Amino acid sequence: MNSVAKHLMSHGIRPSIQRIAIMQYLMGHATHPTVDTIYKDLHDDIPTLSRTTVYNTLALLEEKNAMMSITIDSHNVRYDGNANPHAHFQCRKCGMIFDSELNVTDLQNIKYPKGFDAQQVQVFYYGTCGKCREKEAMEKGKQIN
Amino acid sequence: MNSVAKHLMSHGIRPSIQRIAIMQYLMGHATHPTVDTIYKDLHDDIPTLSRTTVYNTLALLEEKNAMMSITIDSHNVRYDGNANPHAHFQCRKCGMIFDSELNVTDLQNIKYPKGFDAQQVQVFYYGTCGKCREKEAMEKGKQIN
DNA sequence: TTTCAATTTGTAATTTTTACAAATTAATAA
DNA sequence: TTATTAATTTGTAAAAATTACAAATTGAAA
Repeated sequence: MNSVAKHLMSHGIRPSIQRIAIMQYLMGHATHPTVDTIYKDLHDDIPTLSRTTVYNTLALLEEKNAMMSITIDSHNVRYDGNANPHAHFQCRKCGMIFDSELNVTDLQNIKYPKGFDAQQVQVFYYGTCGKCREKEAMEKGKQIN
Repeated sequence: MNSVAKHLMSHGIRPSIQRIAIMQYLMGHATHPTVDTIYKDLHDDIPTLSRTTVYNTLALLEEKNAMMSITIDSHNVRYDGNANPHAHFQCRKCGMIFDSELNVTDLQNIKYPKGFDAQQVQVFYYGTCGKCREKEAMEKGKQIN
């Protein structure tokens, strides 16, 4: 049995063709794809694949902690094959999302609301990425005023 | 001039009736309302208010840093009259969002992607709130098995 | 096999958000 | 003030994302 199927089974998920394909896609693409991207890319290989199956499967994978979803902007939910906690950086210019390690002890000073039992934490940074800043600098350089 | 109008002007926003109403709503409701909630509540007082105006105004307020938006779940963008950085806790059972202080130094150990210039940070915790946990405990108590 | 349960599919509906042009309101200058 | 221009608001319609649901298919168990 392939490693993706094993990963699914270890999370209590029966490894159907579609589920393997979607999980494999997430593990091989650390690009935080949207539902639409996943659907369109996989549809080439599995022409009978349905959008609903992609939605259902992603919901299942997340519920079983085989991956995680991030809603870093208002336009689309993104999916991340890595279910371990890590911070996300999004560039406001190009929209790209970068990963970064997150040491949970970094967050230990935050005060919890009374009685709240936290199961997951997400840290999102918004700003401008290196490439876009370089581009900006270039543009500025060209301007003579 | 009322304090809400002053707040808008201090952020470079001309204080129209609609803008004051929306900003005032956010300042008076720390409930992280959605666009729809804001629209429906204000529509009672300003029957001519348009949904588009709510969207446009919220975008403007955010751009000018008079408040901030949070996309803590995939269903709706939420709005927060407090533009200062603070952590958000969402209960997965009831959906409610709680605020908590966020000391930015708590996050200083996180490694940035090379060249990334961060302008904003969001910290989201997901879990179960005190009330929902109490409810759960009650339900369990009732079960005899 | 046969039966039953799980999974997938496709369509349609719902919800959220954006686009855009017309109407209204406010600001500026003659 | 009045005319002109700019800013803002409105409403409709379109686009995009998500969910609901029933039928069809596939897989597992008896």
